[in-house]
This record gives sequence, C-alpha cells and structure tokens, in this order.
Amino acid sequence: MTDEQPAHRYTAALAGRIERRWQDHWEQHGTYHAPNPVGPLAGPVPEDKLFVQDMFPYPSGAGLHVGHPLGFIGTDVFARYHRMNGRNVLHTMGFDAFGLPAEQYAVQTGQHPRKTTEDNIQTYLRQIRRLGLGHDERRRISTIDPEYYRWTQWIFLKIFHSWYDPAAGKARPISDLEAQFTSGERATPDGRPWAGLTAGERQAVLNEHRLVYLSDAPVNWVPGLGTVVSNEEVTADGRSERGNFPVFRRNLRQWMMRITAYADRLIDDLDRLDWPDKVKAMQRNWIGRSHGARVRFTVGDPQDADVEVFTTRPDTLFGATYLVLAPEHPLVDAITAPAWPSDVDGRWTGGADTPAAAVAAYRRTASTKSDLDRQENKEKTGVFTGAHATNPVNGARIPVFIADYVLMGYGTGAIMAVPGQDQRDWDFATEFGLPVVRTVAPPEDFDGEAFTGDGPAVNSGFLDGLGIAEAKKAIIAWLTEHDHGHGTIQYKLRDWLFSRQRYWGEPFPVVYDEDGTAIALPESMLPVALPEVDDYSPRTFDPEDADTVPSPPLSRATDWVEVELDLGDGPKTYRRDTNTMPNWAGSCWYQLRYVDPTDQDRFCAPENERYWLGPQSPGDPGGVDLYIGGVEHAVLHLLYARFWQKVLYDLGEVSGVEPYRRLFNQGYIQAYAYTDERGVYVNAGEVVEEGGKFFFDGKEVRREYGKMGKSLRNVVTPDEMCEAYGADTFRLYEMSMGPMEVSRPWATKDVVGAQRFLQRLWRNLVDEETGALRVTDAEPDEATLRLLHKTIAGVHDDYANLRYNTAGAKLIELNNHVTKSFPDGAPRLVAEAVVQMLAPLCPHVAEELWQRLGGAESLAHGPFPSADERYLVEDTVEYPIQVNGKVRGRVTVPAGAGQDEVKAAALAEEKVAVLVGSGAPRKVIVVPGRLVNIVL
RNA sequence: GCCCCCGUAGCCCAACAGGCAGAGGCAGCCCCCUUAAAAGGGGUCGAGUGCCGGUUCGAAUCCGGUCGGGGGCACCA
Repeated sequence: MTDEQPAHRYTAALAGRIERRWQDHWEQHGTYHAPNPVGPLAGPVPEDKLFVQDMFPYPSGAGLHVGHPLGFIGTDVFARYHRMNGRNVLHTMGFDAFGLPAEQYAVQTGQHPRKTTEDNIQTYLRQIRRLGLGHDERRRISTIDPEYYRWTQWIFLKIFHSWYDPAAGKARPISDLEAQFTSGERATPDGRPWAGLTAGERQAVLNEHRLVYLSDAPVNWVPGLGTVVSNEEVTADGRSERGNFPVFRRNLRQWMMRITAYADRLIDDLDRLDWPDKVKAMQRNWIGRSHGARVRFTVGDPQDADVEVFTTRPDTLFGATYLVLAPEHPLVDAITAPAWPSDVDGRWTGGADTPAAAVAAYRRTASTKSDLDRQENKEKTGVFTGAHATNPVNGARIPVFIADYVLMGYGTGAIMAVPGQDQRDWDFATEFGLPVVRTVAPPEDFDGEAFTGDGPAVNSGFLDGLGIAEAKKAIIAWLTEHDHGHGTIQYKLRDWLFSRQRYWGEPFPVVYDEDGTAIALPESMLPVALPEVDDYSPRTFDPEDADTVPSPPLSRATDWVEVELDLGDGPKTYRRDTNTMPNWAGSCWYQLRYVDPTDQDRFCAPENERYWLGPQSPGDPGGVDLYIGGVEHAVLHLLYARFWQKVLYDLGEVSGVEPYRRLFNQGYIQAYAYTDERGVYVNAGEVVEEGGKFFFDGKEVRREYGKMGKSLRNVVTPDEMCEAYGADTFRLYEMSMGPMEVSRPWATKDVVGAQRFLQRLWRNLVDEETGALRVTDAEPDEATLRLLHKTIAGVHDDYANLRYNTAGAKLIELNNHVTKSFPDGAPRLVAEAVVQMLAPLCPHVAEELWQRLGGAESLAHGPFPSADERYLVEDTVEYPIQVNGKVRGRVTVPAGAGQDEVKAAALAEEKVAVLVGSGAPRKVIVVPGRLVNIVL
C-alpha cells in the first residue's frame, strides 16, 4: 500500500530518514555544545545564558516508555526556543546509576551491576538520541564513573571537615573550631583545657560538631533489603519506600549528616525559590518547624527527677492536669513509684500489682506494636507510673503516665497534657477519668470537646484575658525568669542517615585505626574505588525478622578492607569503612558537574559555576534556570541537594545558596489497563472498544486507569512511536496532549493528528510527487500577515511559558490558513516563519525544510521570527452587544472609536434597537476593545 | 481527620487580570480522491462549563456550600 503513496509524502519512513540524517549532522557538528567561560570546554560565551536540566534519570533495565520522555522533550523545547533566540543554552543529561534498583536488577540477571548499568545506559542513550534531544553530549556524566564519584567523596570530606557555627549561622571548617578550643575561646565540654585532652578525646569532642558524624542512635533497619534507610525513605505506614518491607527501629552505628543544622535556612530560603507551592509546602511540612517552649516539671515524692516537656502551647500550662512520657523515655524507671497509692484508680494500673509491673507490661505490649498498628489504632492506652509531678506555674500535683501516643522521637519524648485544648489529651483524659481545665474560653456556642481556637485565657492566673499569642509571650517570659523553662523551636526533621549496607554505591573515604577511630582519608587518596567483588549481592533477611544485623557486601572483600596506608605517622594497617553512600549522594551536586564535566582539578571551576549557576541579581539564590521532573522527589533529592548546596556555599565553594532556582513538575502520562474475568491483565494494545464496553479476543474486559508498566501489559514505547510516526510527530503529540503539568492518559490513536499536521505543512512547502519546493514569491495578503504576526507573538509567549500545547495549536491554525489561501504553495515569507516556529517542537523536519528553503546553517541557533507590531493592531473592532448580559447583536467600528461612538453604534444596531425600544436604557457599559453591555 | 489541586462537547484539551464558551487534536457525520482502502484531501456536527447559592451591568473565571476525582500529611505535643 505504501508504494501507492506519493514518493515525497512526509511518511514515517521519510521522517525516519530525515531524523537520522539530522541527528548525525548535529552530532558531527557539535551543534548543541555550549561553551564555558574557562577550562577544557571554554569558548566565546554570550552574557545571556540558560541552564535547563532534567531530573537525573536512573537507567532502568526495562527501557523507556512514552511517559519518561515527557519532561525531557519539555526541557528540550524550552532549550531550543531560547537557543534559537540567541542564548547560550546548557542542556544535557547524565545518569544516576548507583543504588538499590541497579543492584537488584544485576542480582536478578546474574550479572555484575557495572555491566548491567553500563548496558542500560547505552540502551537509554540510543532511545533518547532517537528523540532528537539537543544535548551537549560532551557533558554526559555518570555517578558510577570514578572520575565522578571522586568528587562526591571529596564533597563528603568537605562536609566531614566542617561544623555548623550557630553564632555565624553557617558551616565553617572544623579547624576553626579546633582553634577556638586551643585558644580557650571555647570551653571544652568538661571544662578541662584542650591541651589536657588526649588525642582521642579531642576527636570525640570535634566529632560532636561535625556535619557528618557516626551515631549510635536508632535507625531504620530493613531486613528485607538488608540495609538501613533514611527517614525520608520510610513511608507513612512504616514501610520502606523501595520494596515495601517492614522497617524496624534499631540502634546501629551509622553515618549521619547534620541536615538539622540547616532546618531554618532550608525553610526560609523556600521563599526565594520559583517552585510549585505544593513542593514548598511538602518541604515545610517535612522540616516541621514549630515554635513553643520547654518546661521543666519536678517529678517524685519527694523530688526525684526533672522531666522536661516540649509544648507549642505554653499558654495552656495552667490547664496541664497530667504528664505523659513515651514508654521508652529514659527517666521512666527512675520515677516509677514502688507501690500504688492506696486510692489509685483501677483504670490506671493496667491490672498490675505494682507500678513497675504495670510499666514493664505496658512497654512489652508497646514494643510489639509496629508503627502501623500505633497509627491505625488511635485508642488511647497507657499506665500510671505511680509518680506525681508539680506544675511549676501553680504548684498543682499531677499524675505522670506513660502512653504510646507520645513518641520518643519528637520533642523531649514527654508532654504536659492539656485536655481542655488538645483533642488527643482530651481522649486520654476521658479514658482515664482525668480532670479537664479549660484555659482558653471557647465561644458561647462551642459544643466540641478540646477547644483549639483562639480566645481569652481563663483559669490561668496572671494570663487571664490574654489571647493565645500574648499569653505565650507572657508565660515564656515567666518560665525563663523563674528558671522553669524557655522558649524554643522544634523540628520534625531528623539528621540524614547516610550509610547503606549495599555494594553498588560510593565507598566512604574513611578508614578506622586499631581503636576504631574513624579517620578521613586525604584528598590525594581519592577516589576510593569500589572494589571488584565476586559476590556483590547484599545479605537480606526475613523481612519480619527485626533481630537481624546488617552485613555489608564490602565487608566480605577482605583484601580491600584491610589496607596499609601512611597517613602521616608511618605505614599502618587500617580497616576501610564497608558501607556505601545512599544513591541520593550523586544527585546532590550533579548540576555542578554538568557545568564542568571534565575538570581534573576541581569538581567545578568557580568561573564556570558563577556563569551558569551563580546569582543573577542581588537577592537571587542562584541555581539551575529551569529544572523539570516529577513531584516524587519533593522531599528526598530536592531537600538533600539544597542541603549540600548550602554547605558548599558556606565553605565558599559555590556562589549560590540554592541549586535549583526554578522547579517545574511535569504531569505523568498514564494509561488504561484491562483485566479479564480472572483478573489477569491482557494486552492493552489489542483491546477494542464497542459501545462504551471493552473487548479482548471477543470477551469483555474490565478497564482500569493508572500507571504504564510491564506487569499491566499496557506499555507503549517511544521506539514504537518513532517507528510508526517519526520522532517529530511523537514529540509534537506529547507536547500537544495538554499543559506540561497535567497528567493525562496516553492515546495512541490520537497520535495521527500530529502526523497529519506535519504532512499538511510539508505538503504546503514540498511537492509530494516530485519533491520540488512549492514555495512562491507571492506577497502574502493583509489577512495572512495579520494572522502570521499574531501567531508569532502568541507562539513566543507560549514557548516562554511552557504552553506547548497552545503553541502547537496556533501553528496548526496558521498552517490551515496557508492550506486554504495558497493552494499553489506557501509564500516564502510565511513558509520560513512557520518552519522557524516549528523548530523547537519538531527540530528534524524543521531543519530539513529550512535547508530546502535555502538555509545554509542549522536552525538550532536561529533565526526565530519576531512579530511586527504593525500587524497586531486592528483597524476595526467588532463589538458584541449584550442586552442584559446576553449577546444580541454586533457592530464593527474603527479601532480608534471613542466610547460614545461605540455606544451610539451599538444602540443603532437594528436587533438591539428593537429590544431597547423607545425608552432610554438604564445603563450602557462600554468595555474598550471588548464589548458593549446595555442594561434595560 | 487536616491541608492542597482539579471537574468545559463522546475523549484529550483552549478561553491572559470577570467581558462573544472553542484555538487545536481524536472520534462521529457528509463530500472528494480511489477498482478499493486510509495513517490522503475538503467540509461539518457537537457542551453553556459537576451541582446549589451569592457578588456583579456581566461569572468557566471571584466568594460560600455541596458532590465527584487526584495528591500530600497524619497521635509531631
């Protein structure tokens, strides 16, 4: 059938030939090479630059489906548009190739992860090359390349050798801290002079301050993965984000990064970013800053201990009728009374004979509950410790409980319970028969339980009558003055757990001496290469078995682990750290390496960093000009990368405080999937629709909507689309489906619309039978010029604002006009402009047509047409005339007509005149250039 | 439970800062080309904007409520 088609029709086959030709051309000519100010990639640089970046892809073994390139094409169109308009555009793509998925894929396929990962990268590169993305391929990087991770390790060392100086509000070299201790400017923790401490003691003191430190705190242990993971990688229901395995809290010695030191700056600088509000909100929420106070309660009869609580509502202190400690709270044993008071409430004892027995039993039950159980079951439980505390503000004697609704991990692990103003406390108080004292007067008509709204303080002594805000101030001043507490800020954010017990990651540039002291390796020993091992598979465990311990694969590489080094005091034997970094490490700084991918001496030359990523104006945080990716990294990658950027900024290594100035979340391409009567997925490509029902192989199937994936049997690949329609058609279709940020269903049957448009456009310029150019030297008429310039103006605006769907529509509209008005071929003037405007969306066919039109050079660097104002202003305006808000007629008046003129013309219009009748209208509204509304 | 976003022709989507509901594509229908067909050409049909109420001369657009869909957070003191 194809042999019947005209020889020069723009078919998939022709598109394919054109596309391959131009892809080769671009590669050979380095069309998308963006010059740097200095270094190996230096060249003449225009002042006006643009750095566009896609979120670091992981080269999956499954290859791409049509959803993946959506963002890549989006950035490419934006980059091409700006490149055509004269800017120096940096756009490239590398690979985030370390990490669990790569390792799991390798284990599955029985091949070394380096092999599978590198193969996958090749597949990926082949797939994205076919899409015609204008990448500077000199800047391809991969996190698994030792020349890349050498600098990841280098940054780790920088962070390790730093501490956060709260006084300066920034990170400083640890040597500054050491100098402060040496000079006595800063006292040692126990007051001894610095010189009096042993070397080990000094290191221990410094380690307390480092931004990277080893910690024995409880961490998230995932036996099913054989590794620990960070808080950010644990889902709300207490399972691992990857693999969905149970997560257990265990004390393990692990590397942590002190991201909490940056909590305030990470929140405050969000205001300086051009990011979706949703993502900002998620980060604010994750960091969870809350202002409140710490209050000390004396516990015991007589005084045994001070229990400190954190509260965001210190103003309600007079209403605290009991205290609650987390079951794991370290003071519980100390305060638990030897016996119940004689009049103890039966509900408080848990049926035990002594408080100690009750506490032990309660702790046992609590520890067997998973986080999920705790969350799902919001019934309040707890037991009385037999102890009482004294409310510092009024001397009231209040009982102390333990209950699992108080979490050890937040605040101080202890609360003052104010049932009158807190629903959780209300629920507990109701369950246990505890008194309620309202300290904020609810409105008259309030019929709820705890009242959390604002109102005047009551039952609160010197606070009475004050609103919440003033009462907080007053009570904090009182607590401070009487040494019962102080105002404070609390964060939900925890330090970042930075080690993994996996093979496929960056090794730590750290060794341990015979005492087990961690020693950072000197820069000269970087990179610490990942050793080749036979058995790289992680030791995983029964996912439910909490009592297992991690066993890093690197610990089995004994001849790598034991190493003889001269670290200053002669050759000695050390043990290497056998953990690897989390896969987030590589993506924390990759934009810096894109800027200077081949620099041997530094992770990025400062001149290049300033040019591409530096602040552009006072107050500008700096960063990538447009960063496109999915919303799923809102608090993982994006938070970690911001943290590293800030540390590097504090240390003077980079000029901007933020890595990504503007963030844009593209939507997802989703797809229908179909299941048969057994619930088994059937090949979605073979399902047919009939009368609103769906059939596969003649049998009705059920339709569901969601992701595209192998197991759902609904994957459509860009390769298939390029084969069947060509890459330009595919690009155009993806960009036409809707606005970039909206998720939408994939519909292969709709792709033909994009292809028809390109065929029509091609036909307007090229004779389908002979291949000859069909462009004429005819002067376009006025109407065509008006439409042309209106289109140019609109398309500029659309491209600049990522509205590619409407840009495409405007080009179709213009082309339709050309088809109708110029059956003998397009006027050259119009043809050239159309081709130029098409180029960002469909670069191959645009290059081809441009060349046929006589363009000597690639269209990649322009020209791009600009609109002539002359054709944008109309000489006449058609006004719709509304009568009481309904359109009843229309008049055409000169564009310069005054309001009175328009009004007169409107009233004279015959249909309107009939409606208005003889009486005068009550009101006539003339909206200049828009419409007339007559109110009767 | 709390917070955020979205509901416009059969489907995907336009409509800038309240001013004529339709730019574009798919499907449908008609016609042309064709022995025939369509991934060809030309044309055409099609919703009053989820629902209720308010503000306004005028509401898809602003406000309140409600229903439906999607997302985030969730015993964080």
